[in-house]
Amino acid sequence: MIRLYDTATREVSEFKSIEPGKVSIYVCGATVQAAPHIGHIRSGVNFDILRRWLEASGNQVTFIRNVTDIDDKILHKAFHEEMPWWALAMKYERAFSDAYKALNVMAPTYEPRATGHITQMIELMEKLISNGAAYAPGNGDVYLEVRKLKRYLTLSNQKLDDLQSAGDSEDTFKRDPRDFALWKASKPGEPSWPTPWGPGRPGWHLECSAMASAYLGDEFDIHGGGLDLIFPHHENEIAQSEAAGQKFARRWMHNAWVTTSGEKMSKSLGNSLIVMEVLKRVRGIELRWYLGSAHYRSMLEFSFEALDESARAFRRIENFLIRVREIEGDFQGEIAPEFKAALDDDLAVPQALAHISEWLRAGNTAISAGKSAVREAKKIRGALNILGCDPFDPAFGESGNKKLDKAVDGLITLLLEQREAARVRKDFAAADAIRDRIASMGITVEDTANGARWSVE
RNA sequence: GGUGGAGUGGCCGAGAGGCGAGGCUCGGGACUGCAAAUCCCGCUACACGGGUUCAAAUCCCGUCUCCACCUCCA
Repeated sequence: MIRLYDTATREVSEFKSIEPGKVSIYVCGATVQAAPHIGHIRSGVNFDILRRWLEASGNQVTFIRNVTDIDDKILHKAFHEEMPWWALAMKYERAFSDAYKALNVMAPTYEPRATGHITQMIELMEKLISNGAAYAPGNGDVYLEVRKLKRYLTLSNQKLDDLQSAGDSEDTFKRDPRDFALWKASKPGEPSWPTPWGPGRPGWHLECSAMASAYLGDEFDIHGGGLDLIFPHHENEIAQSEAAGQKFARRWMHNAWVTTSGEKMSKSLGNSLIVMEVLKRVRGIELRWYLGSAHYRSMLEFSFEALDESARAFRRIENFLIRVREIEGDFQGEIAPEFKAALDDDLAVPQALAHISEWLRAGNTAISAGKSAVREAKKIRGALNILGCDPFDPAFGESGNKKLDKAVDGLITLLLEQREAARVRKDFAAADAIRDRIASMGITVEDTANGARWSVE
């Protein structure tokens, strides 16, 4: 039995999908207006682990992650970067795709773009206007009238009257300052689509309601996103979709942030925590291991020291799996009961990591004693597979240049043979000189019971 | 003002009444020609003040500090 937290009830509860054996998930993806930083990709990793676990538990998962490719910020940035808004959106959509791929985040079942679903948005607005939930004041905007809602702000547990007033000056067409825009009339020079209320473009929020119902229907199992989306984005999605007569999401899951010095990451930090920059320091699999290692609902306090430490810890595990494969040949992963118990409990990855440490120690001890470590290796590989960090996963494929790999292996083996010959004749100065030269190339040599082995740092 | 979250050893990071999660660092040891890798031992923490209880990091009352959201946010 899988138990998961639900933001709406603020409790962990048994997860039962609408249709047994099938799970439908909608995760709010990127607004493609800048390159992804590690906070964005943490969200991707967290929900990827959820998806992998649900699939490993026997479910067929339909996973939707949208791309919001039209909004105020995109238009703003496009102006400053001096390119068409659609070129800017594409540029950063690619940046996100590259980051997801580098971290082995599975491609969504469908990845709809907001601009591809204008028709569905217009239909949704027509429904909301005809049933009185929304209004078009005549200037080309369309607003949802929040005072008329049966239910509002239940996810963030706020009262409408307690909200600080937005204080924007363009309230003139709103019946209530807290009404939010479903659709915005386009200003001169802005992109627009024709509607019954005049040319305009989507407001933020509407696209997710339209796309969720287009791909998952009136009701689906899990809606996910970052904590900061709870209000207003998810509240407004609920408002729109429920006002249109849909049941919408059964369960809400939100990942916590990556913080630096205790504070939420912001763009003012500069470029240093852009995913592709961090990947100059550690490999994709190592960054993923780090971002996935804290519980998804806990803040992850980022530091380069912690990242390096985490990467070293991962290499230790990876090294164990490689050694077992060298000794015993290829093997498959398997899900250990302890790992299942941990993941079933609201994706308790930290507990799972504690088990991995135990298996690792037992496995290394077995190797030292000349016994088989394949039992431990299978459990570890099975766990890493769910965490998306299986070092043998082709997604993290090596150079791809097999000829070069073979040549390098041959050369180093030759050097190691010469070193071994020197050691046999007790010429340790010569042996160490060879090891030092190899080390200066970034290659570590280990002497094992089965002879020397080498690895690239 | 409203809503939500956090404070755990040198560091990271779980747990949510009952025998010290786990990792890293550091110190000691085993192994080794020396290393590396690996293993073993050690380092007894829960913001503060009260209270409940046989037993509190965990529950209750109070206090302090920090963070986030309140129409840009993963």
